[in-house]
Amino acid sequence: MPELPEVETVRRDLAAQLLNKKIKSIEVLHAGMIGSDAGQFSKSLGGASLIDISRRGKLLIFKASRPDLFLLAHLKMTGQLIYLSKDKVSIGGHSLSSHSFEKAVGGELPNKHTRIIINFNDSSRLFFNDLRKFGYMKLVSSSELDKIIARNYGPEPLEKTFVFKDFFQKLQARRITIKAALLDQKTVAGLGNIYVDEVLFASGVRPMRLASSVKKEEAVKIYKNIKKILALAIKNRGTTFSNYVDSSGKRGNFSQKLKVYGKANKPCPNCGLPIIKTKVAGRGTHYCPHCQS
DNA sequence: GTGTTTGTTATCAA
DNA sequence: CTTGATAACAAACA
Repeated sequence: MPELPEVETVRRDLAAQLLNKKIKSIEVLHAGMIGSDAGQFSKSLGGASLIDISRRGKLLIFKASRPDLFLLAHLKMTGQLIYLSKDKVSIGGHSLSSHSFEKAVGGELPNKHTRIIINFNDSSRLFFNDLRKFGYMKLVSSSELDKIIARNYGPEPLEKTFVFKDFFQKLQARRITIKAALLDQKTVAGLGNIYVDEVLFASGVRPMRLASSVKKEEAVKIYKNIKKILALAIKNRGTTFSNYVDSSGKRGNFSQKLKVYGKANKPCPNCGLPIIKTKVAGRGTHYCPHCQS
């Protein structure tokens, strides 16, 4: 499940690799993954290059070298963006440099989950794989992009726009669980199921508590832990739980640092009591009955 | 065949 | 009008 740290890792890696490379061709293997007609999509991007990559929450934003053209990419639950430069393309499937990649992805690309391929002039390729086809790529203008961001996204947790006072006010105004409030991208952008559970554990707050019942001191802890845990997860190149891999096909290291997510019935790292797994906001939810109140 | 996995949106109810 | 709860989406696995 790519959340902010995973998407940010992909963004940084891709920015270091493919910026300003001319797009030779585009292969749309599954038309449902793009908003527009495949021919139009290819025509709009073909011959252009991607000159900047930014991110809003879990949304990747590629700026194209054409006036007023942006390529949006959302990985949703099982999307992968994998970039192979020409020296990493394995010939016959046995080149040394592709070994770790193949181990992580499970074979050569494209595979049966490859939905879109962007071919660059220097023979490098960007593969958009998505087992469950929830993800998408979409071409938009800057005004469309602004609208999408304004409608769907609250502040970026690692930027100055994430202000405690506003955050606390939002929590107080909501009569939903604190978990649901943190999953809402308008409260703060980029948290998903894994990091919400981790943040609430670190903050000592039970996920099923009403958001409006969270005291100021608790909200301070949640606010600080959002920043701390996301930053640490980025440092560790994200969490691989199901099938997330970075743009080189490698797994994230933060998986080893998870304290409650996926730890049902395992001892709490603080007190040793078994971690409880239940359902909150329609999602699998993990917490310690002793350390979180 | 059943239940589970989750990011986001559509849909419905209050 | 707003707010919130839930189903739906799609594919794979236990």
